[in-house]
Amino acid sequence: MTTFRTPAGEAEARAVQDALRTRVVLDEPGPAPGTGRVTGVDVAYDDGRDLVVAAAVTLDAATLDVIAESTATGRVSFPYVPGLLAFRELPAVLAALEDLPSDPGLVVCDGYGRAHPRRFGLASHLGVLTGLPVIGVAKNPFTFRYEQPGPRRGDFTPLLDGDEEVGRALRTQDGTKPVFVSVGHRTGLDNACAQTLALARDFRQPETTRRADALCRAALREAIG
DNA sequence: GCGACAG
DNA sequence: ATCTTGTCGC
Repeated sequence: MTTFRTPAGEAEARAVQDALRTRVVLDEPGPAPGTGRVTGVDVAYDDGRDLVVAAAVTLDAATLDVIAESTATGRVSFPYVPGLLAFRELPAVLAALEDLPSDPGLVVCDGYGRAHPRRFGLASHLGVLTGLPVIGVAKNPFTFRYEQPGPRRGDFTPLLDGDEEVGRALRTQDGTKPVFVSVGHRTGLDNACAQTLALARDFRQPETTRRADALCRAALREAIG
């Protein structure tokens, strides 16, 4: 069981990120695409009712069939602040992950890992706390710069913070907007992109994210009525 | 100081 | 993230 302490404020949250970033492991390639299990996590909110619901959905990486799923409901404990998303999402996400009956395998989350002002986005934070291999697949480029990748599935360009490649803009389907892939923990960038392509076989977003998104939304509606 | 800014 | 109808396209 992983414990999580919510920081008292933004300054403390940034200090936590600076302290934990030294524990990120970047020299492992990560699991091969199409093998083992892969788990998507996502969160839905109702700020008015102070409600947060996280979902974790585990798929067979070869078939993309659902193997297991879980949800966790909680209270909103941190506001949305760009750069501090992890503190808002992690408590519920950790609870959902811990409720899974089997090993999650590779974890895919909405948002960034290394592509972060302090190189410690949600995917990196989740990886350090759980020890699991994690990648981040975001729908927006945040503050980073990139050139438009080619039009075909698989085309990509570097996502840049200055002249440092912190992730990639990756086209997962012909003629759709790219997604933004970055390494979280215990995974390489080439492999993170290969994993993303394997999971985004039929749609722009990885199947893991689509399943987790649908599940946490349904669970939130259920919790409201 | 102002704007931009993963979800 | 979330508030939200119809509508264009495969």
